[in-house]
Amino acid sequence: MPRTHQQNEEIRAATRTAVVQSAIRLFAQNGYAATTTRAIAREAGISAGLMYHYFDSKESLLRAVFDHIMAILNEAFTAAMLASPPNGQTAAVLRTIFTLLAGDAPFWTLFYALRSQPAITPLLAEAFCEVTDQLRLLFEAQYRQAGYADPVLESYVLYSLLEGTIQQYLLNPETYPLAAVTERILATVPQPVHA
Amino acid sequence: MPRTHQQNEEIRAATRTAVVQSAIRLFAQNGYAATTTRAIAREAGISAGLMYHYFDSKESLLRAVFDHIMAILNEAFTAAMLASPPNGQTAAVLRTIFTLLAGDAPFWTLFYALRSQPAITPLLAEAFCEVTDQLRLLFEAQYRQAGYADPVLESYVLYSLLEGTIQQYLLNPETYPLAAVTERILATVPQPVHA
Amino acid sequence: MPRTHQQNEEIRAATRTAVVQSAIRLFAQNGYAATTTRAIAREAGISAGLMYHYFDSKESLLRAVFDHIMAILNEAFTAAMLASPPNGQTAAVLRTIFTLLAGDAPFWTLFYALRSQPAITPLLAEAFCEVTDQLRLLFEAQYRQAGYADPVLESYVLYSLLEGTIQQYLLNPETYPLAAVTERILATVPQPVHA
Amino acid sequence: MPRTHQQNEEIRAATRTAVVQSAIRLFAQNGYAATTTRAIAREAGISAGLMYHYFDSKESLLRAVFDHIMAILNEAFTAAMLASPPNGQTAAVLRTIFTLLAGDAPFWTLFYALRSQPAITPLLAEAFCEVTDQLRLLFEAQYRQAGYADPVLESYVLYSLLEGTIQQYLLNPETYPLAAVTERILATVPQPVHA
DNA sequence: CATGAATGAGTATTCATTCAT
DNA sequence: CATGAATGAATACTCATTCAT
Repeated sequence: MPRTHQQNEEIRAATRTAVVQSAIRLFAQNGYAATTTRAIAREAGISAGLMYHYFDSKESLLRAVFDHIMAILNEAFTAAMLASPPNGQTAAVLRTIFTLLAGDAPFWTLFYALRSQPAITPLLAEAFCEVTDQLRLLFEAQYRQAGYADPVLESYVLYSLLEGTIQQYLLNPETYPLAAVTERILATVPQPVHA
Repeated sequence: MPRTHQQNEEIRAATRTAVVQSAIRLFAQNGYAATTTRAIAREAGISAGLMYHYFDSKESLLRAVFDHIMAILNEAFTAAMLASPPNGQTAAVLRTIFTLLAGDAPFWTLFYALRSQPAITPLLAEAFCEVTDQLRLLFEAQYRQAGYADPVLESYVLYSLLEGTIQQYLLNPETYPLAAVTERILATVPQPVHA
Repeated sequence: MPRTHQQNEEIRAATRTAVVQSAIRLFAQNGYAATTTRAIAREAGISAGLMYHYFDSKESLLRAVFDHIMAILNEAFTAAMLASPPNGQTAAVLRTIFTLLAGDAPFWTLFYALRSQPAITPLLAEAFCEVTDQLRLLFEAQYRQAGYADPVLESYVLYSLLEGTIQQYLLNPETYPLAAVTERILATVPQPVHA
Repeated sequence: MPRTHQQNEEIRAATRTAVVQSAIRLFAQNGYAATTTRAIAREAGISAGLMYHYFDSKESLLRAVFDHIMAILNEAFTAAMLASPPNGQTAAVLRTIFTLLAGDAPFWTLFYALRSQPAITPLLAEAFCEVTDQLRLLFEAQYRQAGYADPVLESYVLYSLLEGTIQQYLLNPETYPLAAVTERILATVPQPVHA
């Protein structure tokens, strides 16, 4: 008795996800170039050949990994923005990021590793910039709304603070005082206005 | 009649330097794993084989690159510290960094790329941490001297700010307002005491 | 539908054997160092890369070759010993060796080439000595049983005779009077006792 | 003040000898293919390039090594033959060989290693056979003179005995009872006739 | 959907040999 | 005579990818 179409779809989805997850872990750990497709397949529990039923190539898998990352980020940010009061979106997004950060270090390690090496796939570079810019523009808007003298500069500074903190944390997750730094940063941003 | 010892030393030093420079550029651009030894040799203007008169292996070349980076950093920092007034070392070091940064982007790109991937050579990880720690401890000491309530926290925050700014700049050297951000950051650190 | 496990095993066994056979021939002909892995692959009818699905390295292939040789020798000797009457084991083993010798010259050429160069793989040296010693001890035991005055010396002499004959034959298989020498040697050893 | 012609000749001869000696040692130890020209040069105390003032190529050095070996053998054999009484030449030559053997193991190791691998330089194979044949023919002549029934067969057997003994000794110079075996062998050959 | 044997181009590395000095 | 920097072809080995089953 052959599998039903739906069963197949479920298997496909599950396998795809497993492969993407393995790829994230290994790319983050060893870098894209140093990670073999066999290692990804092994970690995902499938054969070397099967990967090519799901992804056309190693690079195509990288794209899928990237899309997965973007989807997670977008989802989280959108949710955070919707749930936050006026002028509180900056704080909400920062909290969201720090929460994600503490929950999945490989994810963020990979995010930054990919971003810092545009040579891997030039196509990714643009998309990364977009996320970054979007975030900074949000900061800028809120600083402007809060009446800061130079909201552009403030947004750059806040963004630097955010990035630097993430990277520091990723280097030393055990010893870095993430919670304290988080509160310290949040204290400097425009505060939510409660009705 | 063979070359004199000194002639040989000069040739060796020049070639070694050329190779290290090429390696820095290419490692920064493509990553360590994706850079071929042939590409480095070509860029340095020598044959593939000659590299192995100067470096035992690709990894050994990476070590040399790393040592070169460390030497430059140490030299710059030492000079900056010596030339700065009491309580002005933080500002001096920050200025030094931002100056180096604007002068040699590939250098810093590589520095961060190497640091973010300890899997390449575990031996490097430790040395990187040392530099980082040293810098943060300097910040901490100066904040303490200046009477800040939580100098440790302040030092972490300043360090994050520094790192984040560097990375932002490296992503978009043309558009990033490095000068303005630099001044903005320097305004927040303990100020030099003039007699 | 993938191949069955058994089909795979058969393919693997056949390919492994082909590679080992090719390696024996080429190692014997050109020596270990002068034989390229590509040449072995070509002779075995497979691609250069496939060899590494079967053997971890060239040295590991050498080990496999060695094990193969040892297995053949052990099997032949055991069979010869079991089938021979009391005090006839020396004669039986010698006959076995001379028979194998005439049947597969590359095999023996390699055996001696490997043995004469312990630098290749020190691990092999020990195993070779064991075979040699075992054989000589058998001779010694039989000479003792047959009442010889100095069985140790006799065994050394017989063993020399054996080795020298093999080597002479291998140098000139066409002209060497192997049969006559064999009979001449057998005439000097302790004779089998028939009931 | 330039060197005189004679001084140059002396230097040349000394260097050539040093290189040949180093080559013998290293070829015997690691085999021809696995020995690098640099290693030979280093062992001989000269630079890599200088070797090519003395030998056209690695193979040409091998030829020189071979010629050196042959010269030593010829000299020793000729001396032994001249000094021996009628029908005592076999014994004299055997004694000479066993004496040389105990004195310079690498020399003989190389001799056999080279001979067992004609692929190295087909040109050598012939010359080796000549030595071998000459020796066996001497044995044959003496056995004939001494009235043996089948002097050809006897000569083959004696030659095997000789070769086997040498090889056994080279494998285990410390434990092999060379002296006893030598006497045992000498006892079986035609004896010198004293007037 | 799934396997893993097979391929071949590509990589780091070695080494005989040349040559400017 | 002597050096050692330099070359480039060759080698062991890896790996993304294909394909028969």
